[in-house]
Amino acid sequence: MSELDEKLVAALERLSHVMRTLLWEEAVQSRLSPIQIQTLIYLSSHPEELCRVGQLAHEFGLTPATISDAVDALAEKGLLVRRPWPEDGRVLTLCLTTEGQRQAQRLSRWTEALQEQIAPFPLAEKERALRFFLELIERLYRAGIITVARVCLTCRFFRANAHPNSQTPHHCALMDKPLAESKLRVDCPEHEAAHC
Amino acid sequence: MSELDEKLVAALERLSHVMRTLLWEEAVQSRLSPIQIQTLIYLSSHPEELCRVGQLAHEFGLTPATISDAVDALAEKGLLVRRPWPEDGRVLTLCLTTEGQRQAQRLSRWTEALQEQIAPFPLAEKERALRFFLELIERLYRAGIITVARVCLTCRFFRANAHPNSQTPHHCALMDKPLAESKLRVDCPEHEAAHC
DNA sequence: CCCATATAATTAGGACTCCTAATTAAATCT
DNA sequence: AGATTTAATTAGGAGTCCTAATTATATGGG
Repeated sequence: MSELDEKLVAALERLSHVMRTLLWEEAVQSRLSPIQIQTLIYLSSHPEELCRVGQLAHEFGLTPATISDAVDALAEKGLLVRRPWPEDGRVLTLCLTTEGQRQAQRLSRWTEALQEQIAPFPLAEKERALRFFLELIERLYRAGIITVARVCLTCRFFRANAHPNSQTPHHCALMDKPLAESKLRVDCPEHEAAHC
Repeated sequence: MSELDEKLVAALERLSHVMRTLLWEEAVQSRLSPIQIQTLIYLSSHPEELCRVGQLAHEFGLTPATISDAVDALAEKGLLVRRPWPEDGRVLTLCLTTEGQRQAQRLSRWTEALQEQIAPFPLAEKERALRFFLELIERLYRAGIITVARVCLTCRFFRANAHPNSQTPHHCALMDKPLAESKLRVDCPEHEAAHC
């Protein structure tokens, strides 16, 4: 437990606070709650079978009750509809309406201010930082602190360093394509957990 | 606005979520609210003149009303007292009681699980990551997205690269001491903003 | 086939978060 | 001295997030 580790944690705390603030500002502007915003964005970027109250709760680390509330609010605003799922009568999938998709599109830019400050860093530094983040997320996942990873490093289709000494050293067995360090995913929709 | 930037933001979002979760877990265990926990920790690590409702609000990006509520709760639990400030009759400083200090000590470990996962990284990688974080915080501060920085890079006492090619290239004019890259601070109590 | 159990989602009720607006009191400006 | 600014609190309201209870569907064993 070095001083350096403490500083890294403190820095992450700061950045975490920045994100909360940005999300809150977006919430005020758009007259949606933070959780409603995140729900819309999630729904617009995941396949229908993953768009369910229970799944959202699992992803966000909240209870189904909390998500159900937010979904209610979004349904009342006409941004999504609940649709029965043929394969299981207990399940309702959450589908964005056209207006919901339009909003989600706009909302997905809530991190823009942060992204603008990240953009000017040199490419090599950003790649190293991303690698650090991905490895950290992997560790947190394996330690059980995160329940959903969806990063390449924990995916059963991932082959680390399959093409050594190349610009694209890694490989995704699902897409059957070599991957550059900077192409490693943070939230892959096709991710399937390696059962290790 | 590259894909890489988006991934970095997404990764930060993930990590931000981890912090919220850890804080929430600590809150449940300790029967204090997240904001109460952060208040206690802040009070235990800052000088009395910075321990005021308005200052806390500024640091945390909340309204004084919100902080006042949390302070009320902490005062009722006997963890702090409000003390009149001789130099300004409107001001009340917030002082931890003995029990408050004891609790703050314990609570300051709420990030331990994250720190444990950071610890095993190679030193050089951690130093690079810290540098990246500090520069990002600096940029966010200069862009007005963060209102309080307290990192060396934005301090009027900081002399970047004053001792080139040394193990301790930077210099703090307040302590009058050379600083290694890994000694750069994230939340220095003596920090004074450079007026640039 | 049917009953017990498990799972998906919702509802109800409560503590806490966080805001805006209004109030009280002290400091500062003119 | 009177007007304005600043520090803090209070009151009231929308939203977060929980636990516990409820409804409905799926699944597995006798």
